[in-house]
Amino acid sequence: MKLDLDKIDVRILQELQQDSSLTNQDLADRVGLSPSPCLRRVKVLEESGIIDRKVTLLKRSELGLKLTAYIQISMDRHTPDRFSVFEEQVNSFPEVRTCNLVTGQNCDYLLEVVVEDMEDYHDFLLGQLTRIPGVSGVQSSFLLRSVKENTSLPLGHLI
Amino acid sequence: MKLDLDKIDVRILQELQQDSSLTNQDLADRVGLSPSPCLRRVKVLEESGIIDRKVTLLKRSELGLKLTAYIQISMDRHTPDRFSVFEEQVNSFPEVRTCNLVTGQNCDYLLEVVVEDMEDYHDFLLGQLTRIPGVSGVQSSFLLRSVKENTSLPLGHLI
DNA sequence: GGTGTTTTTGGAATAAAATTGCTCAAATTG
DNA sequence: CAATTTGAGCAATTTTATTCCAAAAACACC
Repeated sequence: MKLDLDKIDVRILQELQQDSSLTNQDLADRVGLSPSPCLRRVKVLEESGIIDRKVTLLKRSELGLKLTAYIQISMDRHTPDRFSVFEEQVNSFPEVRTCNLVTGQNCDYLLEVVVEDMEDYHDFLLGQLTRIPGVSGVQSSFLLRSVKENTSLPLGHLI
Repeated sequence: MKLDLDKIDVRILQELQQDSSLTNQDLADRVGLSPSPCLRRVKVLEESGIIDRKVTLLKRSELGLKLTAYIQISMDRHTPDRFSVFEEQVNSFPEVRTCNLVTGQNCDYLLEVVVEDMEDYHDFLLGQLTRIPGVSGVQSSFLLRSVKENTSLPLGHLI
């Protein structure tokens, strides 16, 4: 479903990307509409499939999750079976926030993993991740400081 | 502010992480409470600082954003000035969704960048990113397939 | 340039949901 | 075992979302 979005639609999407808890009233004010046409546009956007879902983001520091790791994983063989087993396992681990299959000579998968501390990470790595058949190379980087943490997608190209 | 969360609190957080558009009524049903104590707990959680913010996630495919790149960046010198200039620039680029300073011998920053296509990526890389003073090494990987895209944090350690 | 048509908006009325206050029950503590 | 604290449920109030209809704006065609 291809929508043609005007400036107001894009502004609505930008506002909602930043804060989904806005009331329709507030959203309408920000984009310069009255509540009823604003709500109508939001509904159209939701039904069009552009909007995926709304989520609540928690603060890891408040939850005692002090270690975030970025892991590059290489597989020994690039067979469908290797991949599907790995992906099924990864999906079952709550510590894994994201897992992406990527191009590149160095690795096959990029993972973001969140745990309490280095001990937990050690346990996760040796007890879970490297146990999955086919995992041949693992290289970890650890988050020192988050510079930009943005869930928004760029929309400038639409206008 | 250190909260001690019980099972119900954790279940509330888990539900809200998945879907922040739940009505209080629905949320109450899912965690086995009546609406008013449920709402009261949500308010306490919001005021405690555990909840960061609520956002709307959009579908990149529907927006014509067909290329996601993961970039490893190395800096020539590790001086505060180099870092602050780089981070300021990166924050101003809408294409950059995340930027994290990490440990590791290979690189200093990990970035996730979303653009329309390879041509835009080329323009971004040569026109914006590598123009920043101090950027000495850039290595790109491109998303082939997203295996797990989860904004939820693990909460299992709380109970 | 005017006129009819379509689309979009704004405002009021209605419905739904959140929010608050109160009472009761259960658990905890002295 | 009684007193206190904590949480649950119910009902009333307020806020917010939703719907409907008339008016305005944009558009196309003559």
